[in-house]
Amino acid sequence: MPELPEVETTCRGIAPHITSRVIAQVIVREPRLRWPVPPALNNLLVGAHFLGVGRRAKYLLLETNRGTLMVHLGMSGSLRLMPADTPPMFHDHIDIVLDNGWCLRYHDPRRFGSFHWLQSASHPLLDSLGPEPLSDAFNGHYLYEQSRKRQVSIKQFVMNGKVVVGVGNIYANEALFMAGIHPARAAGRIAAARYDVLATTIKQVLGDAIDLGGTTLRDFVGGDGAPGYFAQQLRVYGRGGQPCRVCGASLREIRQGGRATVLCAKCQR
DNA sequence: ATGACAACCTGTGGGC
DNA sequence: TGCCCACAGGTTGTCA
Repeated sequence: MPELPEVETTCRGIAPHITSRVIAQVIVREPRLRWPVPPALNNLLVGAHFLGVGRRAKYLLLETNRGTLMVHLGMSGSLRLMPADTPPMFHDHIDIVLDNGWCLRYHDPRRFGSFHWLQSASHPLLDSLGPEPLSDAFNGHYLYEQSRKRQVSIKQFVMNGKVVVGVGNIYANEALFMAGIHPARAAGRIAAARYDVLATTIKQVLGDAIDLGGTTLRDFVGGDGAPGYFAQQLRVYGRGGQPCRVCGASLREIRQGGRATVLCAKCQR
């Protein structure tokens, strides 16, 4: 479930602990992730040192003096710091062992995540991505312009990484509820002023979640091992059949593109 | 260009 | 108690 706030939380959690550290060893117990882990990872990384940690969309960018290790957490991945001699658990696929006896351990039961090695700043997976939702480039005007003539539903539109990155299912549901927009409405048939509201609620829901340390759902754990605590304040996600926190009406659950959508038919038009 | 949908994978939980 | 199956999730790739 790592959505953007969880990735950002991981980014911030591990950065102070790995920056300037030298990589002593890379242990790949299971290379079969979303894409195969680069076989040369150990040779590429051993002896390099970390310069810092960045993020683009839901990709973590672990920068070293030799290149960048790009990591996606998929849906069940986590990257945690722990003593390197901690016995590996089931699904602990990769260790990046540091020179101080600690390691970054990648755990991912569903193996939807991925590791990539970047020699330069660009990568095919990054090339066609839309703007960061928390940047100034992402605003109501941008959404309005991008959505003209688009028949796709507004929910699927904002979840499209070519439109804007980092808006996953949970936060799309929340932001649309907060904006009072019906998730099934065609993107091309929403007025500019409503897009101003939507851009604001997307920034708000993501920003709040980052501030709170990420949503805790099932197996997510932050970089320091401290769980987030955002789930308890979700307005609609996972609350189908329960009363709307605003008007009390029963929340409706539908499916869009195979994904669960929860909405209040009274508050969202 | 756009949109629909299958595919990747495993743990969980509901129903029987 | 245990089996079966739907479902969850992000992203890419393929097809219409």
